[in-house]
This record gives sequence, structure tokens and C-alpha cells, in this order.
Amino acid sequence: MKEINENELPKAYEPTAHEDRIYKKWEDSGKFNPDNYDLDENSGTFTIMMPPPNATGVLHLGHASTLAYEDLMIRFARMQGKRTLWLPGTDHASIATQAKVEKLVLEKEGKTRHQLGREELLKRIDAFVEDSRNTIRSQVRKMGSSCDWSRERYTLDKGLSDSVLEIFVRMYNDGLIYRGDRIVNWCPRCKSTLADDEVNYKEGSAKFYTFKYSKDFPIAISTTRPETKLADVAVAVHPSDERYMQYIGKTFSVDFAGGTKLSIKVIPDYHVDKEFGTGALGVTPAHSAVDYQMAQEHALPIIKLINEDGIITENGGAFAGQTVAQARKSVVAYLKEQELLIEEKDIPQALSICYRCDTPIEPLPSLQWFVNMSKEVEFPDGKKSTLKERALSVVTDKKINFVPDRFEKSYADWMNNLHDWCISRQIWFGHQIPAWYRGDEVYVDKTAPEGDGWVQDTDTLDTWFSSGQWTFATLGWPDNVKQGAVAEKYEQRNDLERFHPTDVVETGYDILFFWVARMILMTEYALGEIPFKNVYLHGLIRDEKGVKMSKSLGNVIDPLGVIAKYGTDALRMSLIIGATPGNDLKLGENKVEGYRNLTNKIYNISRFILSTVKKVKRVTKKPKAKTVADEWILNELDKTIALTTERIETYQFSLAGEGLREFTWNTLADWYIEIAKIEGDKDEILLYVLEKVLILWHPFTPFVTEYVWELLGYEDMIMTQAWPRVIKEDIKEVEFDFVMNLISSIRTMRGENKLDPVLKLNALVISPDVKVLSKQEAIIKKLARLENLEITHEQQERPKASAMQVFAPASTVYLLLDGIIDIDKERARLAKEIESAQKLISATQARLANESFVKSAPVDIVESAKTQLGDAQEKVAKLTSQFESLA
RNA sequence: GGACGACUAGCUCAGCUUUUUAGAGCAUCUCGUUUACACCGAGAGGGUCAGGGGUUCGAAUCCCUUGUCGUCCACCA
Repeated sequence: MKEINENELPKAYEPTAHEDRIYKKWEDSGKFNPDNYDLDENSGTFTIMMPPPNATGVLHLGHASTLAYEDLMIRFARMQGKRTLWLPGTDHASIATQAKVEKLVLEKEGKTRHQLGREELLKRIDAFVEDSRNTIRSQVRKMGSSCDWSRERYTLDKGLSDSVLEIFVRMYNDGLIYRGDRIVNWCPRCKSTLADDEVNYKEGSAKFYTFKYSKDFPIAISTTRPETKLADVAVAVHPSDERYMQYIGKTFSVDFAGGTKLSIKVIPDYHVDKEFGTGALGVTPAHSAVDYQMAQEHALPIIKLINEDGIITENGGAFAGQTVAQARKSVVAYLKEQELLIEEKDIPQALSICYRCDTPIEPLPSLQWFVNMSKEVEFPDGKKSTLKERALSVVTDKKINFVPDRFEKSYADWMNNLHDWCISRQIWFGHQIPAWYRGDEVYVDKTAPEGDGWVQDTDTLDTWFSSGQWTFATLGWPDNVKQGAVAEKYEQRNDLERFHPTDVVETGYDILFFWVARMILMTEYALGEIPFKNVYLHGLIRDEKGVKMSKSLGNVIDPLGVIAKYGTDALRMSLIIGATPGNDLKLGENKVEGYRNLTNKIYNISRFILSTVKKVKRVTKKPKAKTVADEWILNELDKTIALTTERIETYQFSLAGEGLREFTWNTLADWYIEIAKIEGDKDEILLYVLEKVLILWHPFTPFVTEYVWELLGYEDMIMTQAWPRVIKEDIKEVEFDFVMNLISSIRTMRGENKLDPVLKLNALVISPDVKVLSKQEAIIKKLARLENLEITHEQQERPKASAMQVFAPASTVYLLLDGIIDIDKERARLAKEIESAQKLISATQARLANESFVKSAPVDIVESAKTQLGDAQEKVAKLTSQFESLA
């Protein structure tokens, strides 16, 4: 390997030259796997299950965002010395994947899935998925994800399938899973059912028809779907509606369009809006969820008019065989012809559409499998509850925390309104339902029943049924179980015992209900415990104009393209810094460019230190400060360490990154390094600060920090270095004193004529021999202006000692620049603050002197008043001393 | 219809459990081309924190209200 010479290093960091190699180095080291660390029993664990991307293709920025956040948390925990597991995987994504492959097969071979057959299609899908998973694996690596590939999983692998079967059978035996003929959301294009939350709504307009079934029928009704009226069984009216009261309970025989005979009963129902339309509603139980409810309550028959292909059944009389659209025209034509149509107008309507393909949903009665959300059952911990209540209580009891917490409310609302969950899908790709039929017999178990003539259900399970088991099935359940304290030593425990519950799930808020809620349900049912302690939800990533990225608009930013141009570190920072949880993020290229510059800054700070110090060596112990500037930078570093740690621990990643940037660029690079150039002799401190800064940056920018670590020639990898710790009490809040010291010392020197600060300043700034950095000049000019010092241009020499004198309090200058400048103003401000604090004191004292308040108010209120009083008094004392020192 | 969120500098956004004088990045303008970095440095301009009201010694921050935009949920046939 070629020896690295600092002087030959390129001026700018080149991400693409190092990233792949560095990733390989990490991966080959085995250090992504927590088993390859020598840690003691009490190290603590930290676990994240990577949300499995769909096996349909490529990663988008949403995935990139999740990977950036999770890798940050994982690297942070690992450096803190925890046993850290990040388990990667992919989701088979039943409908999405099958639809994609079907489309490809149709394009290439001109065959539909039915022409191809189940076996053959599944073969094609498997091949496609294998390919796709390889793409995803490589993209996850590109993001720098430090996940344990030896534990990689797939929602259709054997372990997950075992778990799915186990849960299905247990739920069936508990009476939680049942098969029922119910109204389902049917997508005629996907030819499958959809869960309630898989239905989207689109604003549109519809023709609203008002008509009578026949000339002698007494009540007119209104509808946007005249064709479904062929299957009406009732007319519902509000019980208090005087117009129709007289008809309630009566049944009318009607000859309707296409020769269909209807038997219409007039029923009362409080849900009917008297003001809407005619105030009467035609009830079509088979093709409307609301009507279905009414039919159940009034024991009305259910006539299925539309089949799974969107074609009118034989119940449609003369219209049988027509499509829904054709039948609508036919019925409207009939109504016009018979002069039954009273009104036709356009109204706005929210159209139900399939969330995958935007096809309008057809509500249909169908025999499907459901999970009962409201049936009481015994959980593994022996407590009895319904799935719904259980999943709700873990959040309301704060066993699971949401970031941001406002999503706890949406979660609770959603859970409260949850209906039974339709889990069967008429899709071939997925976990086939473990139910066998023979005549009227039904058999449910993990394996096929013995005997002849049994036929397995051809449906598969909703993809969320399996991904809902992601946190524990990936850890070996059901083979692995929790045995409590049986295994004393950590090594003797299985993965489930070691790593579950996981610590965090990080994902977009758009799949809160789909996935997060299902994981909570499933895990509570299987294990009686929570799947994760914290849920961090990021927002949607939009383009720079705030438009949602979509293929059709062509505004999709490809993470790989960004990485190729600016590097992974820059992309990661762009996704994390300046983003707040739960809020959408607008990402433009100039933002990424800015963070590319920051990456370069980190590199160049390192390059400078590398080439300046006499000998590169690790400085692990905090060096002694020789000047005030040293003291200041070491203190600032400690503050940054404490702040960054705290912010990452409390999920304030954006603030953590901003604070680091501030320290790195504005404090270290712009000030301390400039001071170091003048003061000199700072090798130890520079190396010490650099090492800590690199470590702090590592979770954000793993590649550049690892690269610099290599340049420094330090042992091991930065990835496995220990996260720095500081004792909070050691941090000094010294800024204000520095300012005061500086000002007073200049005044003293002047007054006593011991030193002439003017002279010293000049010596440094204006020497014609020495070209002065603008930075230094700025410091001096500012100081000079402050203290009314004159800058002269005659001084020739540049005495080192005086440089020390002037720059020793450089930190204070820094603060001066920040604005604490005008003494009179400062005194006025302090006086005002003291006054307001004193007002607070007298107000609080008055309250505490009031006996009835002290006796009647709650104890904690009284206590907090006392604390407040103490704080205020302390504040007054502090401010007063500051005020006096400014005299 | 219900709920939630946003409204802060030209742009993108922090700050929001009442703690000093409202911040950053980008953009603009001026100066600087110096041996870490032009993917640079020094400086400047730019905000009645959407409007109104309230609580408070003190409000961008807490409460109420109005407006605009957005998201989610439910859904009227």
C-alpha cells in the first residue's frame, strides 16, 4: 500500500474514492455483529429491526431517511458500549410484488397470470424478488448501514412462515380468527380484498339521481349508483320524519328495471339524514357497508348483484353479464324512459379507490378471513383483554412512546375505531392460509390434515399480517421463547431473550397504522410484551417545491444519484439535520451541497492538523490548557460532548447535528485553529479535540470520519471507539467572566501604564512584514473599536509574547463579537432584569405569606412557589454582582 | 363532519415545558485570493415571530379566537 503523505492529500474530500472500500472493511471486520464483541454482562443492549423494504425494486429517499436515522442511533449505541443489533431484511409485499411481476410478464410474454398458472407465476416472482433483494442489499450498504447481515431476514423465509402459521393457528383456536361472509373492499383490478386502511379517497364529482322505483311507489330516493338499486331490499327513513312515518314497517313489491322484482321494506334508521336528498335511502346490503349494517339489524336479505370481476350477476335480470358502467347506463335509460327520474345533478363525491392502483373500490359481500379485534382473549401474561384494548393500553400507559407524541392521539383514535381486520387476499404470492376444506368441513392447522379430499384455501394472508411479526419472528420465535431468568449468563440466552423488546422503530408516519399498529397487536398477542419502546416517525420527503415525489411527475430524487455526486455523508446529514420528527422535509440539491461542504470542512480541519503537528499520536487524556484559548476550547468541547449526547438520547438528532456543526465550523475551525496558528505549540490539544470531534461526527458521517481515522493511522476503526463521556459538573459556564476579565484587564493595563494594549495590538495586526489573516485582523479591529483603541500602522515587529497576551482571551473576543459589547447597555439590561426578578420575588413572597393559600393549595404548588422564590433570589444575587462588576 | 399540523429574515427551516438582546443554512451586498479548506475567510443588510384578544413583572413561546394552507380519519346514500 502506498504510504500516505499529508502534503499530497487532495484539497477536497472525494467520497466516491473511499466509501465502498470503507464499508467493506467494516463488514469484513465482523463488527456489525454484536456477538463479535467482548462485553460484560451489564453492558445493556440496543436493538432495531430495520423496516423491511418492499422486494419490488429500488430504495427511495424515505428508505434512505430511515437508514440514516437508524444507523445514527445504532452507531451511537455501539460506541457507548452496548450490545447493538440492527437486523436487516426485506418484505415480500404480496400485492405490490405480484402486480409488478404480472405486469412484466404481460409486457414481455403477453400472458396473464391465469394463463401462466400459479406455480409458474410464483417461480417468476421468486426470481424477480431474488434479484430485487440484491439491489436493495447493495443500496442499504451504500447508505453506510452498519447492520448485521448474518442475521438478515425475509418475510417469506422459513422462520417468518413458521411464526405466521403459529400465530394464525393460535388465533383461530382462540376464536380471534374467523371466516365470514361480510362486505369487503374489493379492488376489481387487483382482484383482491383490501383492508379498510388500504382504501384511499379521491375528490371527484358524481351524477346524483333522484327517482322512484316505480310509479306507484310512495317514496323517492336518491343515489349516485343507480345500477345497485337492482339489489335493494329496503328504504330507510328517519324514524321522526313525518313525511314517511306512515309507511314504516310496510313492504312493497316493485317491478324494477330489467324485469327485476324487488321487495322493498320501509325501515326506520337514525343514521338517515332528513335533509339530504329526499330524506330516504335505498338500502343495498350487498354493496354498501352502511347498508349491510342496517340489513343485519333489520334481518333483511342480502342480494349479491356484482361479482368479483365487476360484472352484474343473474340477480340483475336482463342486465346480467353487463359491466357496472354498462348497467348504470341501462338503469338510467330505464328510469328516463319510464319517467321515473325526478332529478339528475352533479354533486361532489369522495370516491373510494385502491391505494395501490387507484381503481375504484367495489364493496362486495364475500367469504373472507378476519381477525376479531373486540373479542376478549387471554394474553401470554395471563391478563384478559381484547386485541384492540391491549394495543391501545400499551400506548396510553406510556409503555411505548411516540416521537413526536402527538401521534399517540392519532394512534388511539385509529385503534378505537378499528373494525375487524380482513386478512385474506386473493393473491398467489404470500403466506397461503393454513385452512383446508372438504365439503362443509374446515380444518385449520400448521400442516395439512390426513385423509383424502382436503383442499387448501387458495388465498394468501395480508402482507401486514406477516410484517406485523417482524420484531420477534426475526429473533427466532416460535422456536425461541422467553424463559425469564432461567439462563443466567447472557451467552446462554437466545436472541429473543437477548434482544426483545427492541428499542426503537423508525419509519415514516404514513405507515403508522399499516405497520406500527400491527406490530404492537401481533407482539402483544404472541409474547405479551411490546415490540419496541419508542416509535420515531419522520415525515414525507418532498422536492424543493414541497411537491410529493412521484414517478409520473418526474421529480423523484434518486438517493444513489445524490450519493454519487455528493457522497453518502452529505446525504445523511441532509436528511437528518434541519428535519423535525413528524414534519415533511423539503429536500433540494443546494441543501445536500451545503452538507457536502461540511463533510469537506471536517476533512480539511483534519488535513491541517495532520500537517501541522510535529508527530501524530493519540492523545487520550485531556491535555493541560496553557492559555485561556486552550481552556476555552476544551471547555467548549466538553459542552459539545454533553449536549450532543443528550440530544441524541432524546431523539433531537437535528439539534445534535446543528450543535456539532456550530462547534466544528464556527468554534474550532474559524476561531481556535486561527488562534493556534498564532499561539503555536498546540499539538496535543489539536489532536485531542480532533479525535473527539471525529467520534462525535461518526454516527452522522461514518465514511469521512473513518477515512480520517485511517489517515491519522490510529489503531482499529473509529466505528468501534468509545463515545466520550464528560462530567457535567466539570463544564464551566465561563463566557461572561471572560468578557469581564478581558475588558477589565485592558483597562487596568492602560490605567497602570504597565502595558500598552494598543501597541500590542498593532504589533500583531498591521506589521507590513507579516501578512495578517483577515480573521485575526477582524478580531483586533473589533477589540479596538470596543475599547476605543487606535490602530497604527508603524509597528514592524511581531513579538510572540505579545501575541499570547492579546490572544489569550480570544474566546472572550469571540463572545464580544456575539454582541455583549456595550457596557452601558449591558448595565441597563441587567438592571431591568433585576427589577423584574424582584417583582417576582415580592409577588411570590406575598403568596407564601397568605395563610389560606399555603393551607389550601396542593403541596406541590406551594413547593414550586418556594423553589421559584429561591431561584429568583439567587438570580438577583448573581445579576447584582454582574451589575456591580461592570461599574 | 372530526382530529392534527403549519404560518418566524428573499428561500428552507430551528427555537415553542414563559430564563437574558429571536437564531442557522442558502441567497443578496461589501471586503479579502493568506502555506487546511473558494466545497474558503471577514463583515453588512434583512423579521411589529399570520391577525386579534387574554393570563403574566415578562409571551414567538401558555390560553382563547379569526384567517390561510396542508395532512390524516370518517363519510351522505
